[in-house]
Amino acid sequence: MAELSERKNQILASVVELYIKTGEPVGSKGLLAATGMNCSSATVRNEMNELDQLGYLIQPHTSAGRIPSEKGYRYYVDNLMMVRDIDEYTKRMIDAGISSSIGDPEKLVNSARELLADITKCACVSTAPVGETNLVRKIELVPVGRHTAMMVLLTSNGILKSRMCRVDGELNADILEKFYNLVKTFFIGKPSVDISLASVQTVAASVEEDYFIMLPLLAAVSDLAGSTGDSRLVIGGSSNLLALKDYGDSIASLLEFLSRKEPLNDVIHSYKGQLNVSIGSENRYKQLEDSSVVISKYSVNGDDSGTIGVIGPTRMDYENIIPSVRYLTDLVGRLITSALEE
Amino acid sequence: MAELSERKNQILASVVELYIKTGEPVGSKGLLAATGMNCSSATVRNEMNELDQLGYLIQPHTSAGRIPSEKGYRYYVDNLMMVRDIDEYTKRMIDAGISSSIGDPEKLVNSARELLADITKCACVSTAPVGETNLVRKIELVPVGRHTAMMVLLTSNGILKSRMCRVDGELNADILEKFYNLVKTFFIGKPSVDISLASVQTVAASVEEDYFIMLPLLAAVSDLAGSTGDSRLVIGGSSNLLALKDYGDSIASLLEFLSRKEPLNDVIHSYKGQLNVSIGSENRYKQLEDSSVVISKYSVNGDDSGTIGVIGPTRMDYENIIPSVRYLTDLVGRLITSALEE
DNA sequence: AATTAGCACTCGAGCAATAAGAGTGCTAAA
DNA sequence: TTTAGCACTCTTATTGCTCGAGTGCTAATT
Repeated sequence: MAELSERKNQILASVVELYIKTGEPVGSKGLLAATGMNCSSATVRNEMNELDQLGYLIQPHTSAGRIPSEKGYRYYVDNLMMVRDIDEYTKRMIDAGISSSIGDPEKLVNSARELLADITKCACVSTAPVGETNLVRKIELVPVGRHTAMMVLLTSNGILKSRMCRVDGELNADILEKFYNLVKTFFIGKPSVDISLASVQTVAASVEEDYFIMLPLLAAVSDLAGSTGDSRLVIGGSSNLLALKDYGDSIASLLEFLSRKEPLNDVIHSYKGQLNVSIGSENRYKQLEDSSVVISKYSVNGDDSGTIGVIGPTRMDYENIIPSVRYLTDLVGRLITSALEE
Repeated sequence: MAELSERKNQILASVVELYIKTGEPVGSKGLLAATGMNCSSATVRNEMNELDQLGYLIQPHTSAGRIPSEKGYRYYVDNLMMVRDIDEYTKRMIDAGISSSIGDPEKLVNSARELLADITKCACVSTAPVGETNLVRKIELVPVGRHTAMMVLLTSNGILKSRMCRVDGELNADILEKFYNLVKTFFIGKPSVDISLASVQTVAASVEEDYFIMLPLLAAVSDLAGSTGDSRLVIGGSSNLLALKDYGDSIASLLEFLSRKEPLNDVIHSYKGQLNVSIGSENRYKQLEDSSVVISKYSVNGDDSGTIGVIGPTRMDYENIIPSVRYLTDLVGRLITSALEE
């Protein structure tokens, strides 16, 4: 990224900030009025013209002011933005809002996400904690009727999944005991990702009698184990985006996109690093071409465990949103770690 | 409701149906072309004029056709609409879509709701099964660390709730045993609604030593018991509404409304009867004044247990949506009943 | 060489005038 | 009671117009 002159930096930063604030294209005179720069509007115009040709600014039409291009936002985020700590007021809001959910990881992440949506006025996503090293800690089978039972599976990092299952034969104590023996031998302490439908069938094959009663139970185990891996993605605050005039008609396709889990999951997992800002068409999905995504991971016990992120217009308030996301993921990670500690 | 002449009935029905189909105000000539009625456009105009004065039709402006008023929709739904069985194709879609979720009540309701949203192209709500007679069946406390444990509460009709809790002292076998004794004595078999924070404190008072360890555990019990009562309302398909041109700018406030649980919960519970259609300003909430709500309850073992509903524009396709909702709630009720049966 | 003042130019937003078209209500005849 | 005919109303789309914001260029100034 070529360096720009000091004055160009200042002008670009001002254009970005003014445009983020007002939503109106920024003209030379308006910029001058807002910044009190020590030069004339003509000079600003000349500089803007060059920034234009370098691709940092765009003019929507000849007689309008400038708005930042994606390259402009990128340069701003990487080089110009004040890297500052979170705003004290926002910090207090977060601390207060999150306090009631301490203790339960999933609740904590949910409050954090809702809070972030309120603060940023954007849509926010979160995933509940998962770990690569996610071991099956306990499996319970609670009979509900003669043929049905509620199965509960708990993993080492506190994920709990449950479902009903139904068998054809009778669920008596004998069956239950056999089931618990299998569970103890084959599942407890194993990584939940290893419990696939195929591996479960191998286990079922070792059962001689009661094969047809055991099979649905074991299938349920693999279902639950599998679903502890899926990252339980939740999105909230989508309706915040409706209040913005940045999106025109494209808002419909954006919201439709955000309501589907698979692509969103893909978006979230396509970033490396701790905190990632993805601007406009840097996002792989067409539906996000007018949006920016700020994603950050939180770590439990030092391992990356889940994600919290903001999705909003490219014209989002990076300067405040980025520190908020950073602070929040940090806090969530620490709180979950301490909630789970021995 | 005053009876109308046969011809007025026919004209009103045609206006409603054409308007539902096209979204355009219906004029006398267009109506004639679409229905092949055996009279002239002038006659239709006269009739329409009277329907207008009776309040069944509205003209958006002088030189447009007519659209149904709320009273018109109401009369249509109550008296004119073909009461027919569900469309065979829709029925197949439902049967196929729902089959994979049989066995687990909560999954079942969720698939049903998603399915309904796809079919109706509207927003859909559902509540997971609850019963008035919801007894606590089992409480499990699984230690996770020295100070933390996962608590699981299961009710008689298959609702499972869980949360983490953290205590200040050490969670040893002794404490666990004491806890299970309390649970057995005071909670198992009791209606979950009776377990309030206040009642739990009475229980805690009976503990002499370990009071401060037991209190947070008991508080967690009341929290879980309380949350089995809240009906776990979920809304889906909101983004379907964006594709409709019925809502203008009001779409933003509608979607914001739909994203909040409390008022939606209120809406759902404000209806009596089995199946209820609420048109436009018949809804108590201002945000729903341009919408209709079709709500139906499903019954498990003969008791009303949960709700599935459709929220869409007043110009929704009542004739198909109502039978779909009826069929779906019926099916869901039957499937859950059989999944839970002894 | 950089900056600035001045000015002509461009383009979109907003507004009024106009034309076209759809649909009505009324009147008088069948 | 129904219908044909017609004048009338109102919306929508189009056009032409002005206004103003903002630019880019040129020439003068520092």
